[in-house]
This record gives sequence, structure tokens and C-alpha cells, in this order.
Amino acid sequence: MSETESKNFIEQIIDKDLAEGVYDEVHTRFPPEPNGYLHIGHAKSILLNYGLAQKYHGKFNMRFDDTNPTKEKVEFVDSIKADIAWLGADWEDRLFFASNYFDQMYEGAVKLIKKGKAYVSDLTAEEIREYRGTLTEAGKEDPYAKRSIEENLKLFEEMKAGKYADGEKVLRARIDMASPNINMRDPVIYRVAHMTHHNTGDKWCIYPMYDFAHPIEDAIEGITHSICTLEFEDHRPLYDWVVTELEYPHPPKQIEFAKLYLTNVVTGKRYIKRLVEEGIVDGWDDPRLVSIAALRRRGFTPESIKMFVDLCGVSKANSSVDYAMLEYCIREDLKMKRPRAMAVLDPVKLVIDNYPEGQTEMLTAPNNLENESLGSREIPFGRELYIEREDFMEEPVKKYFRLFPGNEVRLMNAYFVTCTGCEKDENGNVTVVHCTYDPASRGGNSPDGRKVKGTIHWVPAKEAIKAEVRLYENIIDEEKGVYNEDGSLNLNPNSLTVLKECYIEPALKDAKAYDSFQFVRNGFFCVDYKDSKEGALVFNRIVSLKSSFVLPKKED
RNA sequence: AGGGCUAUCGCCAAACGGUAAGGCAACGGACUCUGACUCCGUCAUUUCAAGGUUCGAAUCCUUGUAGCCCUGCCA
Repeated sequence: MSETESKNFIEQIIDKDLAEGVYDEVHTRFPPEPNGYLHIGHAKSILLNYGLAQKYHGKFNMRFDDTNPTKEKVEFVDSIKADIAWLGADWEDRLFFASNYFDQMYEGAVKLIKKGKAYVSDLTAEEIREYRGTLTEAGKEDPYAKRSIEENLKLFEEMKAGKYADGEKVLRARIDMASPNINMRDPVIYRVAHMTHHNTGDKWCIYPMYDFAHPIEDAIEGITHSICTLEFEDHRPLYDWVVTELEYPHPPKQIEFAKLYLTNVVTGKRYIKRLVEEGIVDGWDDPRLVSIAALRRRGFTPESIKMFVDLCGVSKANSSVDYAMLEYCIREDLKMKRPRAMAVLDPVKLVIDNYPEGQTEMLTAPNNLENESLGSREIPFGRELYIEREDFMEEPVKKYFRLFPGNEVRLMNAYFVTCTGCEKDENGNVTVVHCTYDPASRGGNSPDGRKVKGTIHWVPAKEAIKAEVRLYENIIDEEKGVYNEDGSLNLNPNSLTVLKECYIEPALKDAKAYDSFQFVRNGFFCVDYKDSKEGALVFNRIVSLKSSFVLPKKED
């Protein structure tokens, strides 16, 4: 690691721990509950934990925090594993399930009971809430708190044996009912739930709570730095209490950082769930969402997401990162490594009047001028082409140097052409643009050395392939959020998907799912595997080029 | 007197008592077979506010202010 690079606060803590000998290695983990799909926010946590392990030559564990069978499903463990693997976080042979530690957790609970640090309570959920007190009032002692160790042991054993119904009894840690930190007011650490667990089946009918289970999971795996998000700060005293009471020799340390939020984007699971259920998006991987699956389908690369996460940094201040930063990352990643091709999104015909009728020639075009290893391709060229409607103006504005009557431009990788006029329909819309070409400028340069100001892209009218491109805007109105207070949907009208027909180069007909291209002037696009219908390619726009790339609107 | 955390450019974010890095965005200009890219330049006399300590404060102290989190047998 570079000395000049400033370190984030977590790295500083680690440096200190290592220097002081608190730990002699770094061992991190990513512990999702398999109850949904991962999104860009999780990517930050994954890459942060994995990155730290790499940087300090330590280890990174993958662990499913599956202690609540009512919410978890195997389909989610599969999608989560796939997403993390795609991101490139390698857990090697360390894939764990919290549920595999249920025996040790049970033993831990017994140990607490024996130490007089836990007791079985018969209070109902509602009574527990009442006894807990409020934010400003202390709680009251649980009437069952005085049970003897022997009785607690017997009762807890019976809970495990299935003698009690859901909610009938819980195990509570004995800490401090008057603590200003509500998490310390004798938290419930085990509950009864007669339910089939996705991993342990029907073996258990009691399940540990997060606050009790998580520190044990970390301790068992030898985690040193247990990194989580800010909302768990209040839980840290309880985390420490558990590892202390259970007397783990090298207890892990919990460190909290601020979640990643993106402006104009929904990350809340319950919102996304609703959008999916109401059919507003076509699934958890709808390209307008920011789930890992959606970003992948949209055309983001793991490298771009890594770059983004690195650029965002790590801190404890709640913040919302501008979407432009994400776009910058994918642009940056793709521009050198993907082919640049031509696609005409809003076509108008261009006829080269002095080009022999019926003639077709093949022209060679480099796939990426800045990356020779990407090779080149052949493009058929003929008398009739399609060009972008905005590349012609009958009456040009200032600083417009594309096609207008009398002006000469370059057809990319082809010839110089000079505009001679246009045809219009009865409504005044341009239907055909006419020009003449200079045969000597084949390949895109004139032997006499004359220059042109503009270069425009094109596709051959006859050989071009029809395809569809989908253009998106961010789905959420910046100010108001996804749903209004009355529950009605509040979508930015621009968020509607625009699926339009366009023409692409013949060479792209074999494009495969996830293949991405930079379409000259139109941005970066990715082939959508999901909506590709028979014979019709669908491209999702990953990101458009910078806005300054479009026609100048300066009017003096 | 509930507790915890956070406040540095439009957005992220460094700076750890020695005189406000960097990136994104934006804006100029050069270059260009993509008006992209690249390049060069501009962009916080000031760090939520007000006091105080100090030769010196974003950093320490005091008092405020604002935002986020906590009253699941969720994680």
C-alpha cells in the first residue's frame, strides 16, 4: 500500500490494533441475511471487507446470518453468492452459515444461565415492551428475573425440547433494566419459533437473536474486525457484553461505518419489493434499479463498481453520493476496453448522389482507436446511409459544424461528404438529406490535406440491422421519494423506459448478452439478455456521454 | 438532563494544534476520424454557529444549532 495515500478511519483502527498487538492478523466477513437481493449499498460493504482482508493479507469470510427462519429462503442464498462472486470478492473455502453454530450458541446460552447472566421469562411480547420502559423512562425488573439457575436451566432445556409454543417463553440476558441504552435492558437472546429452517430443517425450535448470535459467529470464525453499519452503534455494548461474558480469548471488535446512499435512487427493500409487485419494474433485476443483478444487466462491470466504492470512501457521516459518480466510473472503465461502434438512434436517410448506384464497398474501421488490441471490423458502405437526425440542420446555429447545406463533414472511417440539400414532407420534416462525396477521401482523410470540422456516424441503409435501445432516466423524483404520503406512486415522468427502434452496424449482429459497446455519440450500451427477442437485439443504455457532447444551444 | 453518532466546496472526502489534499459535477481554453477522450486552467482567506484557550485552531474547551439512529420475541 502506498504511503502517500490517506487511510480511512477503519484502516487507522486496524493499523493501531496491529501496532499494539491487539490482533496479529486481519480477518473480516460479509454476513448478509438471505432475505432479499443485494444492491449497490451491499457492494460497498462486501468490497470494503474483502478489500481490507486483501490489503492486510488477511482473510475474508462469507457468512449467511440465517438466525431467523421466518424470513429466509434458499433462493436468496444462491443469488447472494452469485452476486458476490461476480463482484470478485473471493471467500475461498470459507463459506459459513450462522445456523451451523446453533449448538455452540445454545451452549453459550447455557453458560450465561449458569453464570446467572440469563433467565427464562414468561412475559408476552407486549409485556416485555411495557417492562422495557421508554426512551426517557427506565425499565422495570422482569417478574421472572428471580428464577433460580436450576429452574432456568430446566426451562431453557424444555424450550429447546419443544415444550412451549411460539412466544410462550424467551431467554433474556440479565444486564441492566435502567440502562439509558435500551438494547441493554435485559435483551431477549433466544425465542421459540416452531418453523422449518432452510438449513437446519426441524432440528431447532428455538433460535438466537441477532445481538446474541452475531458476536458468537464472529468469535467462532476468528473475525478480528466486525464491520457493520451505523445503526448498530447502539448495539456495540451488547456485542462486547456477549463476547466478554462468554469469555472468548481474542474477542472481535465491532466497527461501524455509514451506509452508501445514491441520490435519486431507491435502495429500500420494501420500496423495491412494492415496485416489483406492482409491476412497475420488471423484476429485482430491472435495469433501472441498483441491485447488483440490475447493474449487471444494465452493463456495469465489477471493476466499475469497485472503482465507485473506492471513490466514495468510508466515513461515519451519512451521505448520499451523486449518481454522476457511478456513471463516471463505468465510462472510465469501459472506454478503453470495449469496442466503439456506430448506431443511429434517430435515423434520417442520407443519399450520396454522386456515388454509383448499386455499388457497395467494404471499409475498415478500428474498433477502438485508443486500444489497438481490440482490432478492426469491416463495414459495408453504399449510396444510401442512415445518419442521426440531429447531425443535419437546414439552417445551422452558431458553432454547428455537422451537416448543413454547403458544409463538408467526414463520415466516420469513410469519406468526406458535402451537403447539397434535403427533401421534406408536407409537414416540413426532413426525410432525405443529399450530399456528394469526394472519392479521394476514402478512409476518412483527403490527400490534399484539407480538414473538416465535423465527423458524423452512419450505418449503411441496406445492410444495417434493426435493433431496439432502451433509454432510462433515474426512476425517482429527487425531491419527493418513491411514494407520496398517501401511498400513491411518485415517479419522475422521465423515468419511463423509452424503447426505440434504431439501426446498428451489421457487425453487431452476433453480440451476446452483457456485451457492451460504446455507440459513437450515443453513449455506452449493453446487450440485454432478458428482453432480447428472436432476431431483435435489445440494448440497455448504461450511461450516455457527457451532456456537453450534444448540440450547442447557444443563441446570440 | 434519555442514550448514541455526525456536521469541511453543488456531491463524496482528506487534514489527527502549524496555517484547508484529492475525486465527481460545473465552467473556460487547447487538441481531436466520436463536440467524447486527453490536456491545460478556474472552482472553500475558510471548515454548522457563537464564545474561549494558544504565537498559531477544521483540529482543544464551553455553550448552542441541525441531521441520522435506538422503545422487534427483525437483522
